[in-house]
Amino acid sequence: MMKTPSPDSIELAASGRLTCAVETTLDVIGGRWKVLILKELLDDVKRFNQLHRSLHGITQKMLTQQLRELEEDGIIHREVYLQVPPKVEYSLTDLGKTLKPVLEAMHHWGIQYLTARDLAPEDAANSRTIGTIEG
Amino acid sequence: MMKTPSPDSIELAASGRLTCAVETTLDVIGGRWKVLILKELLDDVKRFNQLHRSLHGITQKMLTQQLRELEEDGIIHREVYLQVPPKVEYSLTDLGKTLKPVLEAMHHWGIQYLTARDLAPEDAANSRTIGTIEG
DNA sequence: GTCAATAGTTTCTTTTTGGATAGTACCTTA
DNA sequence: TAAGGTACTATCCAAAAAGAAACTATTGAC
Repeated sequence: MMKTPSPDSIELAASGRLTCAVETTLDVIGGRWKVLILKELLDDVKRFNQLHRSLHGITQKMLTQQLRELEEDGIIHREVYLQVPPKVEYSLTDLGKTLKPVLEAMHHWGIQYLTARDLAPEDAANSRTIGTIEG
Repeated sequence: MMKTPSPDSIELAASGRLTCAVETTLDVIGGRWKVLILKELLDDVKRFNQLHRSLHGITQKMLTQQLRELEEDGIIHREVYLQVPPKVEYSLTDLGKTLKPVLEAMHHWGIQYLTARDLAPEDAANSRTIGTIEG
């Protein structure tokens, strides 16, 4: 397994050697829901149903599943309050907070991309899956 | 559809308003193969079979499919040489090159993450899907 | 006794994705 | 004449992911 993560080993990665840590990141935050969940938690702690209401279209099963995976990966913290009705709070861990620059970079590029595509309407018209984004 | 991408609208995104451009990015570079293809093309132009040989385990169908999607999204350029045997070269477009900071951020975080997890071996042991990364 | 609220779990079905395999087209080399 | 290289395309099938809907547990309020 990979070790020796020298500070700016991106050059090595670019040269084709070194395993691809980018995939690791994609593994952790990839998929349809995780970045949206992370976005919700960037500012503050949220409860299960708060998240459920914010993320339009997600099922309880999916939400639970994605939250569990993020928890397993050490990105979020799950705080259970033993009371009735139940109360569970989700928040970012310190590790989770380190994702902010990544999300920012992705957000920035996304905007750049949409802008670039908007300048070329004939291409933007038949772009594939942008429909899933919606405002 | 979203317009008015004010320069650092990440704060707005963090506040929960504004559509999520992060998803757009994930839409374009997400999935199992795209970042690996992009990594291959970061340095130089590559031919179909070069890519096929570099990306262990990918089928021709998948490679073709992913390349077409990246092309549709304006990330890569496909240059066909009318000669026999056929020759097709793939390279990053200018837009594609702007992905570099994103890939770097993701690469950097991936390393950070792996390091953090390695410091906690009991967690690293049962991490879910890191197996797909391999060197 | 039953309703509501919260945070899930379970089951079943559908959709998406991925892979194996074979075929196409063209020319060159043996 | 047959094989080989290149860059695909087409078809079928299996597996994985996602979604819909119903069910569970708990307890205080009515």
